[in-house]
Amino acid sequence: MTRNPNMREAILSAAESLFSTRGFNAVSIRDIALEAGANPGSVTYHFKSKDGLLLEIYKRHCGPMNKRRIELLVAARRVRDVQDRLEAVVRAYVQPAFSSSSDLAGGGARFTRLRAVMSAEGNAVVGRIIAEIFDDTTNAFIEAIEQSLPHLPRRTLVWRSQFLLGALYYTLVNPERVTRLSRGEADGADMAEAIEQLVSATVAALQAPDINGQAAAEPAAKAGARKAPAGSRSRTA
Amino acid sequence: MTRNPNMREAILSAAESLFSTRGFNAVSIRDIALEAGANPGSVTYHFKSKDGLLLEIYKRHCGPMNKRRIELLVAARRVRDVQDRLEAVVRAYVQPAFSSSSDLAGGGARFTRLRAVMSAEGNAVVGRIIAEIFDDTTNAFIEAIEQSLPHLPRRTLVWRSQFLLGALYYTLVNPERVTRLSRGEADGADMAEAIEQLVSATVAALQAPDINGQAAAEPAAKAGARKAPAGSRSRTA
DNA sequence: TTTTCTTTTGTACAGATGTACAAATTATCA
DNA sequence: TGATAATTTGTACATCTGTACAAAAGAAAA
Repeated sequence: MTRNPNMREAILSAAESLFSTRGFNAVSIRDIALEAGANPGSVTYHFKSKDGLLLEIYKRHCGPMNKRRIELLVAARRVRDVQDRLEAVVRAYVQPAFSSSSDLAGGGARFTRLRAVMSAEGNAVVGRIIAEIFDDTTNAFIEAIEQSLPHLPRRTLVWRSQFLLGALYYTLVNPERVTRLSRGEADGADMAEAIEQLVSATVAALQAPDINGQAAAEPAAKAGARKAPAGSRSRTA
Repeated sequence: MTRNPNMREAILSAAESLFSTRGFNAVSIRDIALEAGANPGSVTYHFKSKDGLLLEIYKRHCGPMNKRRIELLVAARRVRDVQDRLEAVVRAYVQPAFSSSSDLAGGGARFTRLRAVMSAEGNAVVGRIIAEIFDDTTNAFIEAIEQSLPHLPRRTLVWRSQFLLGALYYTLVNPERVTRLSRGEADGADMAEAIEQLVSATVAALQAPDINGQAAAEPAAKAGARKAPAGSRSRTA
């Protein structure tokens, strides 16, 4: 058989594909080797260990993705209209998670799905990376959102950013659910629609009044001050 | 050692705890037995196999949880005020996922976290259950929401229900992130606050105009018809 | 008590797993 | 070309995995 000139890449890609759908523990090095058309020994040769392979996948994607995010964030911050700016900021966060600008096979969606799965599995190797690499970028976004919605406390924005990331992850992990529940009206794997739906829903969620009974988000949206949530922090009975 | 009169329960509880934090594949039957203070053989005696154990966990929780959801939904549908009704419907969906009314140890949050982890791992055993058991309940909620927001297409409501579930899951899977990013201002493990934040954000998201450039959700919210999302379905550049 | 049923224990086994390593193969460059 | 380095292969090993099953222990009923 002719030798694959980029076996390293093939292994990375195969591992990414398998990890992102089955999780870390359910995939063996032999599975990866088979998928990549490589010998199992070749995997440990290139990446030392299974953990090392996972680490390399992160190293490969984190840089380009967060770089792209910051680029888009800088551009978004320059948008004049308050409403448009907020939307642009959210889009700058979401878009690179779905399609990476880099030419890495599989695009950004596969890597984001992998991150979702790893986070659910509580993967130890990944735990540290997340806090070290991603929190900086996330903070930059929260600050940008804070600028558009200065009346909202940071804690509320953090909660809503949490919901955004959860929605993002779950959409990539379980797109069939959208297709199924919409009875074919929508396709959960349609990334373009996913982005638009996610951005518009998130912008609205961010603009909601604070749970402590604060006025609406922006002067333009005259939703009127609403009462505190009925039965706040107690059962609904 | 004195014999545990409810070893079956102890095993179920231990398995639930371990599966919900480490995932299905990373936990061995021996791990579960150790945690439960049981003999490994005892696990297969009670539940036949590892899959059988997982199945039993689902059987245990699905009924009570969805029963409670439907109870709360029925009550929510009777709320007169449109805004309050929508909020009550969302709360009826969210609340039982956090704290089960049944007296099963660990409450509903642990089981919901388990569901989140299983969904991320793409667990085959669970795959069928989800579609069979949960879709009915979810459809009932979507229809209730449709009634409050009749101008929105079903596909959009499905997308937003997807985001709700994702936000819910991720909050239970990764609460530390909220604590970390808010710099101690908020506690991600505070389920009461999680519910309030999630409900208020979701209600706002549901009321957002449709992505195809439709008017705002309800007459009371005079946000004014907004333009279609800038650069819809294309890159933000 | 004795008998019968239920539960727990301990052991065993076939297969899979991560990893190490020497040998074989292929590429690179003098 | 030949020499050196980089990669791939095949095999081996200790450990862990799910599961089966017989023996032991305990509970329940006679």
